[in-house]
Amino acid sequence: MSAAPERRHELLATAAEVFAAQGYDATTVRKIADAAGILAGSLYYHFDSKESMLDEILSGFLNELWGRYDAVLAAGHGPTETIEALVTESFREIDRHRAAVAIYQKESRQLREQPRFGYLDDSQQRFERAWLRTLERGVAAGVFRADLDIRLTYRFVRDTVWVAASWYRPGGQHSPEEIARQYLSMVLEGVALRARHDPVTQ
Amino acid sequence: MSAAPERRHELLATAAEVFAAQGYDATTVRKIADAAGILAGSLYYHFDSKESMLDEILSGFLNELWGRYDAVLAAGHGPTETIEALVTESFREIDRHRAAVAIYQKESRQLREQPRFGYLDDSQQRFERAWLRTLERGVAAGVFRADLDIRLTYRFVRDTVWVAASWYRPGGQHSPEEIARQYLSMVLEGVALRARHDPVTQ
Amino acid sequence: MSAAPERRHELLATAAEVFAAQGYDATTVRKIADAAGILAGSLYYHFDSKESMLDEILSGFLNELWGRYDAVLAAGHGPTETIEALVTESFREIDRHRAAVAIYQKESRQLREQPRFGYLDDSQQRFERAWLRTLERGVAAGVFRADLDIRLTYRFVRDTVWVAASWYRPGGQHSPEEIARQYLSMVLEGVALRARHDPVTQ
Amino acid sequence: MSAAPERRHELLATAAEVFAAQGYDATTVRKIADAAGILAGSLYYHFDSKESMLDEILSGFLNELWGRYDAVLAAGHGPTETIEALVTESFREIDRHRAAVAIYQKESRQLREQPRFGYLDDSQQRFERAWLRTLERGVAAGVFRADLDIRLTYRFVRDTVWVAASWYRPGGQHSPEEIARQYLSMVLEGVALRARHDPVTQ
DNA sequence: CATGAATGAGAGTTCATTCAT
DNA sequence: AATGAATGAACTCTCATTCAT
Repeated sequence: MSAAPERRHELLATAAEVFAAQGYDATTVRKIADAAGILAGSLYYHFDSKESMLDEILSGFLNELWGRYDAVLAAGHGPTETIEALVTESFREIDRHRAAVAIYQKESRQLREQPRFGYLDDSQQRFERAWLRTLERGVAAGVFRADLDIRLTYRFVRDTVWVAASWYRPGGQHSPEEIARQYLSMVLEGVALRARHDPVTQ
Repeated sequence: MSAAPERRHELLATAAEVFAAQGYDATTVRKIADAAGILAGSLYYHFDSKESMLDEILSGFLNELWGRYDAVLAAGHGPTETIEALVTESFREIDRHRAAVAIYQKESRQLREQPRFGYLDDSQQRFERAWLRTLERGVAAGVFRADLDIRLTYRFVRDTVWVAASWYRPGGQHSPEEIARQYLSMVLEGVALRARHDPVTQ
Repeated sequence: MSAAPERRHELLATAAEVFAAQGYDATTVRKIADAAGILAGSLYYHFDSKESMLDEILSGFLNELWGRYDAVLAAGHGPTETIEALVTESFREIDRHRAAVAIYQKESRQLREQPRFGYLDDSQQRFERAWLRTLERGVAAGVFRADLDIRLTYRFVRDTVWVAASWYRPGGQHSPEEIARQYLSMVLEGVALRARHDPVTQ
Repeated sequence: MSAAPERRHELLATAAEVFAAQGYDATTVRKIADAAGILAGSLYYHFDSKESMLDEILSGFLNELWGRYDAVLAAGHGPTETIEALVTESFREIDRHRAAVAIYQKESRQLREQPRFGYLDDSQQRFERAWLRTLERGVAAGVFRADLDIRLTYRFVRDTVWVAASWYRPGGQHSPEEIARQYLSMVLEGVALRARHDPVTQ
């Protein structure tokens, strides 16, 4: 039932690609098997079920992501640097595991309700706490605006980053770091020209 | 096949609610019928198929949306006002047809590929052209930043607005206009404090 | 439930047309209703069921047919004249009730097995007896060949006549009597030229 | 989708039997599966659809039939011998594939209208041309009567042969060759005793 | 007489999953 | 490791029929 871990990995990558392209429900195990060049039944030598493939893809992605996030959060940066680092790590993760991120984006709301995928909720809540705390620190430190509803701000930043997974294509003209830089610039400083606000400082 | 338009409307609203909550694929016609208090087969007196319900929901939403957008675009506003109006209309539409917007957000990428839903593509392209043109006018007029990749900016604003449909609940603490105002403020002016704009505090 | 007999008749004629064109199973009551310009449910004011329409069509046809056949059989003709009269009446019936005959041809084998349509079997057996007796009389009288299996001959003649309902179109270039004449000529005298049978002309 | 050809063959034979006995429309895939001793869904491992089973049955039958017909037509026989050979091959085919022939007889008129079954039309037309040409040759050669409408004659012979599939049971008291012989005798020489036509030759 | 809306049974089909080989 | 064949539950959809209006 387990077998060589490399084969699992290949099959999982294939499955993730198909899930991301067609949606989890619309993906039949036969499509995955076709893409892998084997028959549908043969997948069950490697995995318990279609759902367990999804599980492995998502938990693998979240484990890796939290490894990076935890490093950032433990580094003791100031709020702006923390946010910059979190956003940059997020875009890097999108670059590395685009399929998994796209699946997460699309399916997590439904999945969350099943006990098996309860960890999606946990992750979501840790994520929210980390962001809210960082934003609050930024407001307290006078580097973020105080006039905004902080939950709205959180959602704004969160969505803004992750939705990118739905259109991002690795190997495109912008590196993840470059995209992160521009996104951060928009998020932090806005799209409007600042010049007119303070011509003197320019 | 057509029948009294009121009943259709009720059933369509019910279907939209279920589609939005569970996803189109995961929604069985039985669930829709249960939610409407009739039997699954009875839906087929009113509609040709599950797909045609989806079609009617999405095209109805887009038609209404474009009615508003066209009015805004024809009004001859400057770029900032145009963007403010478009964003505000978008949040109003989310308020009025949350379910339809959520379905659109979640399913349109897959649907687009079917000929029947080709209008989703058309709409998407009109949308993109309208935004890009407005952003370019703003850059030319010196009210928007010129240092950003304009397509990135477009995606940023577009996603930022529509993803809200996934968490927005009508009748919540913020009116659509209030949410639009805060989103616009974040998008245009950024999340960072403009402290440096105030020469005194520097 | 009964109502004006003329309306029944119209509807029955419409139903027969559709049954003949599409087959009984493939005909939905909705198609019949469409052809009659009313809604499907409305047919049930006139008839108990789809099956009872079929029943009325077939029994009406057989009653009329047997009225003619009985007259022929009671007339005391010789075997050749009897066969000529039966075949001619058959083609006349095809001319008058083409749809009913076509339905009978196509559906009676299956229908026969249901108790409700047991009369199809009875009719079939009376038919067979009448034909076999006439053929036997002809053999005995020395006007029909004695070297043929009489049941094969019966089937040959029977099929030969009734299958015509599947291609016959009333108002075509041949009258039913003309078609009967030619069929009889083929059946009785054969397709081969008799010339060679006459040693003198050889 | 294709699988071991033997299993397909068995299942196809089973399906043909049921189609012939109950009619295509009245045959449910569950009935076929029951007859084959498997579950309905399992049929879809071997075939795409109920319709594709029908298709395979009919096209298989026509392919085989035309193999024989073409051999006959290419042999350069005279008209009488050609007709004798065609009729004999037809009865042999009825003997070999009774179910397929019965299905063809009953369903082809409706099926013909669907593009997928257009080959039924093609076959029908080739068949008609071959027969008409042979009959014309016979008339020209003075072996067939010239006083008959040749299309009527064609239909007469055609129907006469194929309808036999509806009552023929393989393994009965007459071999296909014997049935062919008697049919040919009736068709060519008629049912009436020739004696009276030419008393001198007796 | 006819409509409009619904019922409920059953149709063809799909699909995750199992298992002997 | 993989195949080939099957299972069984669920799905979308159809249709004869009912009935209040």
